[in-house]
Amino acid sequence: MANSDEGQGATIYEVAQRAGVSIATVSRALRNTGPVSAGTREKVLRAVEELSFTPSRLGVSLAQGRHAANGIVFPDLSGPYFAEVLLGYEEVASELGRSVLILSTRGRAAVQDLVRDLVGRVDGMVIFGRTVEDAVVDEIVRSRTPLVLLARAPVERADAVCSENTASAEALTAHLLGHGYSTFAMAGDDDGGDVTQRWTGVRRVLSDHGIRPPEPLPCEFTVEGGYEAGRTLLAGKAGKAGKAGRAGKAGGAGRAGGAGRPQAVICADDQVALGVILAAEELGLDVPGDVAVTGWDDIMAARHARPALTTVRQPMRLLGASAARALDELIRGTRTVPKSEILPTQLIVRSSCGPHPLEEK
Amino acid sequence: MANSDEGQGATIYEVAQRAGVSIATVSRALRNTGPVSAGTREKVLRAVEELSFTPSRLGVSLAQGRHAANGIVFPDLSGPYFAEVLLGYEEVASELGRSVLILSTRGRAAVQDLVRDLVGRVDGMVIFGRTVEDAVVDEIVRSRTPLVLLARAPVERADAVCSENTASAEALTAHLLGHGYSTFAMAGDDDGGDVTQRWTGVRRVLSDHGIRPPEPLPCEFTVEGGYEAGRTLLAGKAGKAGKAGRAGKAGGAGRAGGAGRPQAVICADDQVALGVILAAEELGLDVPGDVAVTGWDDIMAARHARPALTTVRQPMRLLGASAARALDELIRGTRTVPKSEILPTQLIVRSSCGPHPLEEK
DNA sequence: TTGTACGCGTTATCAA
DNA sequence: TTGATAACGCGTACAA
Repeated sequence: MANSDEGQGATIYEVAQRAGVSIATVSRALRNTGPVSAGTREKVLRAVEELSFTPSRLGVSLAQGRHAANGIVFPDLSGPYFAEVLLGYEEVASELGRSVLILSTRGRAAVQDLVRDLVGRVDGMVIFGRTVEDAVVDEIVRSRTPLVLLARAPVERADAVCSENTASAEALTAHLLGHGYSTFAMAGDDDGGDVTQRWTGVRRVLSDHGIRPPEPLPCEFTVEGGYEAGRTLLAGKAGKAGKAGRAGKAGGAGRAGGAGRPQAVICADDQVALGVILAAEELGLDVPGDVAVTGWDDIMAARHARPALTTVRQPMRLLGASAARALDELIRGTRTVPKSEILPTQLIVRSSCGPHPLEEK
Repeated sequence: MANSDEGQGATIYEVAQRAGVSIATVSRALRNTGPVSAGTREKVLRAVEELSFTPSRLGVSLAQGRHAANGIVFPDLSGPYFAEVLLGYEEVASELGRSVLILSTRGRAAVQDLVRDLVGRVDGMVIFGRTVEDAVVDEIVRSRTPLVLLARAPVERADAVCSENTASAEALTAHLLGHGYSTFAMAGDDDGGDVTQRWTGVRRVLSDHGIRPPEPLPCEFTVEGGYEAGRTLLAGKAGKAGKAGRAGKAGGAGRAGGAGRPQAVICADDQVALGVILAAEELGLDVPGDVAVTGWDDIMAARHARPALTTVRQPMRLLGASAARALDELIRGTRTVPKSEILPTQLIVRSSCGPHPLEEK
């Protein structure tokens, strides 16, 4: 009866009493932080066992002045991208002995307060993309909380981890030009982060080839969002809004594919691309025969889609893992100068961008 | 200069000193937990502002004896299912003023220790499916840590939340029988949880109609896993292993679709079903013309797949949200008797199971 | 209305 | 080798 009550809240004092020693000795015996005679250790361990004592995390943290926990704030988990990054992060953090606290900002009103609370619970933070305002980032930096920015423009005194965007966007665009396409659309609005960098690369290459870059069509970064965008971009008419209309008129060789329909749709990510392909099929268009489509990320569905998606592979797991490692260095003080890490990406050419002799390994 | 050093570690003592009051008054002023004169409050708030004081979470938690945090342990985040549940959980937990600590068990060796550590950091736990052994669950229950089992068989003195499986599996199977199919395959091994319940329903209905239920073909619950399973199940020959061979021979009217190829493949979840469809296409089989395929969960891709997937909709967000609410009741002591909640599911008939006059709303 | 003092559960310092 | 005791930062009876 008493037995079933044990095992929940034994303190170090009870252990000490039961073992007939002081709490200092118990602590030393458990943490190997000082000399303890064999016999005493034996007694202590027995008492620990009998009481099934586990040191209170709060007590340990308070005394050590550390949480042994990291936080991460991300926008959403819909789609494989954030989930993969989160998994990579949690895995490494766990290896390094740190728990992970999460905060999703999707549809949250008082993000600032939630982030502040989170900061108070951890030894270091990862902030994903543009989930919080610059002011909050500044606040965290000033609080001397180790901070890693993930896929977000670097700031002073914080680490940054992201994957390469602009150069691979240029390579992607050049590849499409190599297919002979001359009219383009971009699906997915600037986000001030990764996507903006991608569009920068696309725009640069198009401009260099005398093609006026189109305005990106805003859409949610989901399959459904891509589907909506696809319906708009690929409809028989030249889009519905003024913006699309003008783009069709002002763009490069705009008449090649019919009334303003682009020959290639460059999508902000794979999910959007999958949505665009669905829309194309529904409109009776062949991909890539009537319109080429490209994605970004190389999620698993990209390989299995029909047609298989030409995309840019992003090391999602590694992004999370790298952030966890960088944060660990910052927390332990192994490194004091901030670093900015850019992970390499890889152009993956499959069939959604058109016929070609190359084969994916 | 001194200014930039402030803002990180001010304690309640410094605030009290600056405001010329005692720490008790500071605490009262901040927490509205006792009478404080207007003037005094003013002084305190100013001092708080100047020092940008934030009460230490550790101090608060230690004094209050609560973490204001929940834990959740799940197997993986690949695929939308777990991610959606996690989002629903985090959202509600956050609304209820609790942080969320996560632990993924995928590929982890010392799960037990990680779970124990987690338990020490939270006021309550959610355990997803069969991520941890029964012994660990027992340990948590005995430690009097409020516990909610998610999609796992209930145990004494812990809550359980899951979605209805068996009845909807029966409905799904009956629907397939209505299409006239008589040879079946099941993709995805028993997991001792949800899937086992689904197979129970399938088996019951098949047996009731004089059809010997097939052995489920084990596979990973991913698109790739489903693809592998599909290649095995739909190959021209009657599978490769003895098991499949026997099933083809012993099953119902096994010759209808060729050398043992089933007329319908019932998949453990949507991802598996998508993989099976890919395999079918690659083998030149038409879905549902040559073989019907069904999934489970109704992830977003199920609606967008071609053919659109007949499946059973599971309220993923709600699963997480309900677990968070149940856990909250347990933690606050609002409810002391355990409850077992079964969320309703819904058969979603689309085109992957064959032609029919019904239309999805 | 305010202040004193204790408790929360550790770790770690310093004497013994 | 061991023990008494001071932090750690806060909440809150209880006394004033």
